[in-house]
Parts: sequence; structure tokens; C-alpha cells
Amino acid sequence: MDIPSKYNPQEVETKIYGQWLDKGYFHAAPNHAKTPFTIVIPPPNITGILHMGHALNNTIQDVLIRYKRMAGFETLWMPGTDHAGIATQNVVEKDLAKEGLKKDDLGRQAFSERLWAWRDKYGSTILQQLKNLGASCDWERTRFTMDEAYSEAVKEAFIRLYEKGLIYRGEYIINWCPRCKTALSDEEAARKEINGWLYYIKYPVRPKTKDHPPQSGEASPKAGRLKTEYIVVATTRPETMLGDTALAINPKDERHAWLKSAKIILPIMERELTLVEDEIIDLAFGTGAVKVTPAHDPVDFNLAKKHNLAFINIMNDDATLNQNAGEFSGMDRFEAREAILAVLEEEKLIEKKEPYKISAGHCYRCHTIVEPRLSLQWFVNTKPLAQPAIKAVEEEKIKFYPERWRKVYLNWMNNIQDWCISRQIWWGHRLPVWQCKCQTGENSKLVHPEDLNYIVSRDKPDKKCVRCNSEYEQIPDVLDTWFSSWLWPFATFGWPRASCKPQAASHKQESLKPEACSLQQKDLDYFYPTSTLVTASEILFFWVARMIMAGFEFMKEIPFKDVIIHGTVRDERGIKMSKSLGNIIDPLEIIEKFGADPLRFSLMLTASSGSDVYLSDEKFLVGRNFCNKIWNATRFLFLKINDTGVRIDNINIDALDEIDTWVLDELNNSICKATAHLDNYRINDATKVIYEFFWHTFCDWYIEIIKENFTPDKAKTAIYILLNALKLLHPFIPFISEEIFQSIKTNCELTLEESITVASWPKTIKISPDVKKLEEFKALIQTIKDIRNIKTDLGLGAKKIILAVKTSDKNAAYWRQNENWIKRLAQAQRIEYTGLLSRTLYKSEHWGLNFLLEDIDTSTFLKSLEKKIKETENILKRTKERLANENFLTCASVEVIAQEKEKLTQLSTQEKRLKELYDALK
RNA sequence: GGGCACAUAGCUCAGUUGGUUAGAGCGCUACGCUCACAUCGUAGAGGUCGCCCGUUCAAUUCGGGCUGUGCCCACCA
Repeated sequence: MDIPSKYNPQEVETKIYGQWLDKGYFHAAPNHAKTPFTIVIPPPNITGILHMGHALNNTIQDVLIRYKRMAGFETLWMPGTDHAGIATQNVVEKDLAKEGLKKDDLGRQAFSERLWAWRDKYGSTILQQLKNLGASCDWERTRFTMDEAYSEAVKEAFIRLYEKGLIYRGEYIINWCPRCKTALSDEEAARKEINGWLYYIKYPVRPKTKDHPPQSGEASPKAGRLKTEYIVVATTRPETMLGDTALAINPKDERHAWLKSAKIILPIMERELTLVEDEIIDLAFGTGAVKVTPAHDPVDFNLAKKHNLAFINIMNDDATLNQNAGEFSGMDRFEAREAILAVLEEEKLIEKKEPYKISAGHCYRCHTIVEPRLSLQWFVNTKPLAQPAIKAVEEEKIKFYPERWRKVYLNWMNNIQDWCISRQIWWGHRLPVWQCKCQTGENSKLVHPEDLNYIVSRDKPDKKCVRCNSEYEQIPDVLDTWFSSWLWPFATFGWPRASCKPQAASHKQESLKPEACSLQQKDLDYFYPTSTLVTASEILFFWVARMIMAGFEFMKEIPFKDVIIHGTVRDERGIKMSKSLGNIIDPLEIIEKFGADPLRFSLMLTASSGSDVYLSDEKFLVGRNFCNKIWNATRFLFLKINDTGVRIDNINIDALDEIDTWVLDELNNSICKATAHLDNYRINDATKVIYEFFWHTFCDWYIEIIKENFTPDKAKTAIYILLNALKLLHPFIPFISEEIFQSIKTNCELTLEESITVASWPKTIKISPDVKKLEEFKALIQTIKDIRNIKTDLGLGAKKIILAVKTSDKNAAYWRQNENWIKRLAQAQRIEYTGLLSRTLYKSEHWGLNFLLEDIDTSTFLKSLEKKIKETENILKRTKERLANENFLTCASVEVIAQEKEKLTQLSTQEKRLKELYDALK
């Protein structure tokens, strides 16, 4: 029996992972004899490298998957990656920049090739890293959101929604990232507060010309105000004033009623502004007068639609000002802001400025401040899609863990806004929309949608443009990445080919081999809906909510039953770990240093369900130490087995003594608790239970007890416990548990599964323990702890004691029977049994004890006795008071009263014993 | 502006239907290299359960208010 004295994680992990793959343990296929358990991985971006958030997320999934696999489910963990449109394009653009090139230098085709080349080279890096972590994904099924079949699913989804009227094109204010030069959805424009200014700008007001004299009645009371010559508006973005086409006031605002008979002039542009009145204008904010910039502000946009105002777009796609900005054209938006302020300052048109917190949208990929901008884009009408998705959660067909996310989800869903899905980038799924060349133009041209004649079609349309007779071409836009990932739970199983109804079939359907289709059909039927989704709260709206909508829309069913939302990984100060902040702990480094198991175990122990995880390097020591403990406990057992030549075969239940019975009972309890915790997704509680059992029951007591009387029966029990503990531990620490499992297999004569990966989850062993005997044994353990305690109080250090025991003959026999290990664990050189104790140090209902030593300094001991007496008296007092309370006796339940009475007698005895000890020693 | 959480030992957190002598891990202190493990063992100290009010025989637990912290949503010019 050879277990190396040092555990070498790196070597073992690589070897074992290879074996798992060779054996195909992670592969799942429909099997109607088993219940499926399916998890689809949140597909990491192909630009990603494994960070601690991934490590946490994927360890949770692997724990569940490995547990369910052992528990007899047909278990599938579907892996894959996300093409991550903007993120990937940015990375490749940066790459290109190193060569001094821009994507436009290459053109779409060449740049696209470059993107694919990048993806082929780096796109699966993170999957390899997941393997290092021990992830038991079914790698044969690895998917990518731009696989051919997957792309077909995306196209199909678009077309079906379009045909249902749930996708539309329109010109609205969207969030525009001037750096990525694309539209973003509201969710992708992350709101962040920045320090800015609120500028109060004077807009000149002149009397109306003689052609349009003011209505006399209207202007009379305030006619004189016209001499004040201006109206003040407040704005945080002065540069947008160049696009102002109106000024808005609240109709109830008497302060500004005089403006109705006036002509309001936009400074710099010297343009006359329309005056509009609308209830939406807040009387209390700023001056109550609002500049209206229809093409650059969502509120103003709505106002303009309502009041039929003109739209003037003043910006290019890179947020420089365009020709509509006159002298400022060509300037960057912030540069223009300063320039405009300077001009206004010169003309004395700035009344004041106040520091102001602006909640500005930031591009979630490059963190540039987004520009609200009028643009022709494609949208999903989400409200109809949201209805069944709301209902499913309300009816608990889908549950959130922790439950509080349910409210967050419902709150968002009930206020859902339409989803802008078109992006002006090159990496992604092209929209199946076709247009004649004569119609395609810059978005900034702001042609009316009605004028544009486009065709939504799976393939290039045959017909030619009626105006210019040229062919239709696919529009350049691509879809939001999330428009593909929201299909993940079923598109990964081959939808729509698999589940296609004849009328919705794509044209490629016919060319598919029938058996391929039916295979996919089987998979989809069997594995969908999936079981559990494990994710971080950050993508609740981006992904989880949308998957639920897509599930109902395309599959008529929930995509998953349970959603586990884990916390964010933070550093020890509570700051979110991020590469840019430089406070990351690299999981790969931890794996390198300690191994994957310690990383996984530490994470699972630290991450209490749903709360954020605070990490520091030293947090990983727990896992390292524990794995070391397991390794050494095993090594020791094997050494003993080797020394004694014991043959290990099956445990003999009839031969169990009180020690075995006790430890097996503890194992049973741990199995029950751990299983229940895992079923409730209380993963860290499960981790704690097993940790506690292995270390503090099995190692600290059982192994210590059997050490010097290593009989075959004890050895068998020990190996039985070890095996079951390893199985309980396997989901958390798959490598070391497998390694040890394999050495048990080779060294013991037991019939075991081929691998712990496919071993069955532990069941409780039937031992029907005698409760009284168990209690007796537990009392013995408690006494040993008390002896150690007293020894410490007496300041005896390592000194061995001679223990005098006064007890019944029966109990004395029990002690004699267990004397060897009691002596060792209580650090006694000898035990004497006596009918009379000269000086009692310890007294329980079973026995009294003394240490037969001269010159004992009992002062510390007496002090701790005093303390205990005082504590007991306090509780006793409270208990007595409670039992003397009439109200308590009438109101409290019988059980509670009985419990209190029991407590009273127990405490009284305890108090009496302690006082006797104290008095005798004093 | 709206919503959701959280506040328990120095730190990170348990405490699941109100009744426990309020727990664990890490850290800290003392003692110990007992032939698996010092990545170890034994023991200990440390908490008026954020504050106030209420419901109740009884509140860390339920309700209200306050304070503090975090997060999310919003058309805060």
C-alpha cells in the first residue's frame, strides 16, 4: 500500500481528469430509466479568461452536477461559449491597432475572417481552464453561439417574432456608444453617477414681429416682462442646445405665461424656438422652463412626437458634432460643450452653474459615456413576451434561490421596456433583413421608416427593387449578443430543427438527415426544460429574464425550474474584484499553488448562499489544510492496515461495538443533513456538515480511539467511513476523492464502482442503535473533554495524570473495557477504580473523578468553578421565575413547560454538584 | 423619486415557522513536536444579537419607526 507522503495536486489532477474524459463519464444521453438533471452553463465570452467569479459559478454547477450524477440522475452539464459581439470586436480591433490598422482598412469580409481566426485561437481558452477546475461538462456537446445550427436558431427566432409583429423597426432615441459606434440596449447602458454641472442658460426673448402681434389680453399683465429679454433654462448637456427646436413649460406655470406672446431665440444658432406646454414639465425643477432637443433626449423626443416638433440631429456616430452644429461642427461633444459655454459666457448668457450629480449611461463594454441619440433601429416588443414569464414566476413554476430575487425580477418584468436589438458592429448574427442599395443609408440621414422598403426573409429575396431594379442586400447590422444567448437552453439542443413544426420549418430542414433530426428531437424532449440555472445577479435582466421569455415564446415552456443566484466576488475590503482595479485573485494561480480541490472547497465553504464572497489569499488555506487532513488520515489508515496486515472487505454490521455504532450513527446523520442541504441548494451548509464530520468526528475521535487497537473490525469500519465521506466530498473535491477512492480500490478487497465519479451517493447504514448506549458513549466523550479542561485549569501542561474513578461496578467495567484509549485521550498514565474519592474534581450523574497528584494548584480551577456556578445560578433564577409566572403557565405550550421543568431539575442538580465540588476543594 | 436587501464575537457568516445556557470557521491567547498531519493537537477568552417603540407570558426571531450600509430600477431637464 503506497500512498506518497506528499499529495501532488498538479500531477494527480491532470492524470485523473484525463481518465474521466477517456471513460466518457460526463457524457449524457436520453435514458428513460433515469430522471434527467440538466444544467446549461452560462456561456463564458470567448474573450474571457477564468476569473474568481467563473470559479465560483462553475464550482456550484459542478457540485450540483456531480451530486446528481451520483444520486442516479441522467446528468447533463451543457458547456459552450458566447461570441460576445461588442467585447470580442473590441479585443480584435485592439489587436489590429497594434499593426496600425483599423477594421475599415480591412473591410467587413477580411475583418470577419480575422475575428474567426481569433476565436479559433483563443476562443476555447476558458473551457480549458474549466477543465483545470474539474468541471464535469459534457464536452462532446460544446456549443458556440455562432455555430451554424445555432445561427439558424437565432435567425428563426427573429423571423418568428417579426411575423408575429413582435419585432419592429423604428426611429427612436437609443443609447449610442460613440466609441463602439453602435446602438446599445437600455440594460447595456449602465447608469453611473458622475459629477457634473447644471448650467442655467439665458435664451433671448423678443417681442413678436408686427405680422404676429401678441394677443392683447394674454400678454397684458406681464407685457412689461418682454423687456427682461430672456428666459433661463437649466441643462447638464449644454452642447445639445444646438439641436433645440422648442422650449417647454407647464401650462399651469404662471411664471412663464408671458412667453406665449413672445419669440424665443436659440442663442448661437439664432433660431426661433417653438413654445410648447406640457403637464410633464416639473414646476419645481430648475426654472420650470425646459429646452427641448428632440433628437438627443428621450423625454424631449416624446415631447416632440406629441407636439409635432422638428428633429435636428447634431452629432456624428463618433459623437463629434455634424454640419448641423454650424461653427462647432467637427468638434468632439465635450470639446464643443466647453466651446459653447465660452461663447455663451462671452455673450453673458450664462446666469449661473451649480455642481450636479448626473446619472449617465455608460457603455458596459468600454465604459464610455453613452449618447442618447435618435436612430433607426430594430426593437423587440417585450410586453407580450413578458406576460407568461411573469406568470410562471408568480406561480412558482420557476423559483429563485435566494427567494428575494423573485421580487427584483417581477419588478423589472412588470416595467419592462422594449429591447433594442440591432447593433452597428460586424461580429455577430446578421439580421435577416434585406434592402435595396438605393435605400440603405446612414442612420443619421433620418429617413422615415415608411420610405424604406425592406424585406424580412430567411434568404436573399429574388425580386428586384421597383425603384432602381437592383438586387436586395442584407442590411449591415448584427443582433445584440443577448438575442442569441436568450435561446441557449434550447438552441443548444438543436432547436429549431429538432422541434420544428412543419409550418415553421426553415428551408434547410429538408436537407437534414431524418435521423439527425430525430436524435436532436430526443435530446430536446428529454433534457428540456433544464433543471437549474446558476448565475450571478448581474445578468438577471440581460439573460435570465430573457431566457424565460424565450422559453415560453419558442418552446411554450419554462427553460429551467430553479434559478440559483450567487453573490459577487469581492476582495477582503468588500470591493468587487476586477482586473482594472488590480484586486483580483487569479483562480489559476490558486490551482497552481494549492490545487483545484482546495480552491473549490474554500469557495464552497465561504460562499453562503446568495451573499457576496469576500476573498483573500488566506481564505484558501482552509481548503488546503482540509485536503491535507484527508490525505494524511488516509495515509495513516493505510499505514496501519499495512502494519497489521488486516484484510479489508465488507463491514460486519453484527460485530459493531459502541464505538462503531456511535461513529456510524454520526455518519448517518451527516449523510442525511448533507443530502438535505444539497437538495435545498444550501451548498455551504452541506460543505460544513461534511467538513465537521470528517475532521472533528472521524479524525479527532474515531481514528484517535482505534489507533492502538486496530482490529480488523475497526479497520473495516474506518475504511467504510472513509469511503462514504469521500463520496460525500466528491462533488466538492473531485480530484483527491477520486485519487483516494482508486487507492482503496486497489488495496482493499471491496467491490467498488469503477470511479467515484459514477459511484452511488451514500445511503444511511441500518444500525438501529441502542439510544441509551449511544448516550452513554457520548457521556464518556464529554467526560474526556472535561478532564482535559480541568487539566488546563490546573496548569498541568503535558503532565500525565493518574485518574481515580468512582462509579458503579457496571460503569467501571465499561471504563475498563475502553481503558486504553481513554487513558491516551485523557492523557492519564493510569486509571484507578475506587469506592471513595479523597478529593473530587469532577462529578456527573455517572461518575466522580479525581487526579491522584500532589501539590495541585486549584486556584484557577476554583475560579472557573465559580464562574460556572454563577452562570448556572443565573439561568436557574430565570427558569424559576418563568415557572412561577402564572401567565407563562397558562399561555405556554405543554411541551415548553415540561422542557422548562426538566431544565429546572437538571440545573438544580448541576448547581448542587458544582457547589459541593467547590466547597470541598476550598 | 420608486423598489429590494442587510445590520449577530476582531473578521466572514449560521441561527427555517417566537421559548437554545446565541453557534461555526478564521484570527487571538495559553499549553503541547502523543510514532498520519505544526497545512497538527488540546483548551480558553471574546457578543446587553444597530437604536427606539410596540405585539406577546416570552422577541436575535413578529410589526412599526429611526440610523447606517449595499444593490437594483426610473423620461432627476
